[in-house]
Amino acid sequence: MVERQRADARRNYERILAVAEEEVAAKGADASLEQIARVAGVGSATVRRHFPTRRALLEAVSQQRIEALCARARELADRKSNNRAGEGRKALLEWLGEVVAYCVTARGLAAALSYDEGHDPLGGNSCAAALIEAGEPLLRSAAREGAVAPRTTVEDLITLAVGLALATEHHPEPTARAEALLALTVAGISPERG
Amino acid sequence: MVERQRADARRNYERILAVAEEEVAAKGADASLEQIARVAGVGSATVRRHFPTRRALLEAVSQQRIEALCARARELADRKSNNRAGEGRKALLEWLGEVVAYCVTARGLAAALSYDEGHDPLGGNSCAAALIEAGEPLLRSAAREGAVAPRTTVEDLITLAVGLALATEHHPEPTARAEALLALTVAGISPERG
DNA sequence: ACCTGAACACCGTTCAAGT
DNA sequence: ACCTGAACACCGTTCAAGT
Repeated sequence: MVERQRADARRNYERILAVAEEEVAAKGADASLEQIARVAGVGSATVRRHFPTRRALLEAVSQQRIEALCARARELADRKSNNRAGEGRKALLEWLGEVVAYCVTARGLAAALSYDEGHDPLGGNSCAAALIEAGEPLLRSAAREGAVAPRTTVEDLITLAVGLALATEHHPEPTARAEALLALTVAGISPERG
Repeated sequence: MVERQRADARRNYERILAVAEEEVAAKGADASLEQIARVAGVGSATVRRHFPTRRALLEAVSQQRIEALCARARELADRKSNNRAGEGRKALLEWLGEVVAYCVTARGLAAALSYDEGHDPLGGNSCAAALIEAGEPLLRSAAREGAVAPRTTVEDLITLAVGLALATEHHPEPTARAEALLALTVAGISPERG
């Protein structure tokens, strides 16, 4: 769908995306689209053509990080070759920690990963979909060890990560706060004692 | 601080608050302050005098629900008179469930309870402070039973509740989703097996 | 096919002028 | 002491006119 694009359109797309990355990094998910257009030297209507919704822009801006997290998931899934007990759990939790850290650090990412009520038949957004797919093997390994409840989904984990990022956004030390809360969530506020 | 107020100022305050409740219920935390002023029949500058920040308005709008949750906490804390084992845990979790349900249902409440980076010496906002104080006895009872980790704070629980509400805001069935995720959080994603 | 520029309706902030 | 009205700078959306 990027094929056969006119050179100037392509150029504009790249420029807008580059500016958007800076603006979102500076101002967060609410960065001004108008400002982005201004700095990129295009009309706001042009921004809108390339990115019809704010969310589309945020997803594009976040794409590299999401790909990095997907790659990391695959890496961790492969690495557990030695099959020691508890290795699957460890890998899953390490990945989840990185997802949370990214969501807290990379402004706009949590918003891009938030559930989108768009009428997408699968009920998810394409952006989170890749991450969910990449995390699946990690979750399954951990579940096979009995380390996570059988009905847990990767989407649950992502939603929790997004929630932690959003809730700690205005704290003085968001990363530390989010990590502490993740630890609490992993261990359970009050797990059944068997 | 509400004493010796001129009658018209008092009337305006009440009107603005009443309108704000409707608008926030309809549009959420991002409701238009201008629109609220219009419906209330006052200038936007008047709204600003009574509620200097959006947050102040959201806190005022949420006050009744917060008081209800505080009352509920006291009620649950008193009720566990029969001191049966696990009673403290049960009370805490029931309350936490209600906090989450309120945050999901009552638009603007999650925003009002979010951490405020204002230079408030205690590091919290006055709105959440009441809720934290009210929840303290419940948490302590549960902790005394060994049902929650000793270093857990009520603020942790509130922040988690806010996070769940924010993360599920755009889901088709926010309440069900938030409840499911709360259950997962209470049980733990992957508790240590002792 | 793609872009621009302008018009539109909206927003929150600020302040001088009123009573 | 409190309010109003207006001015300001900003926002996102839309569309007719350009190349």
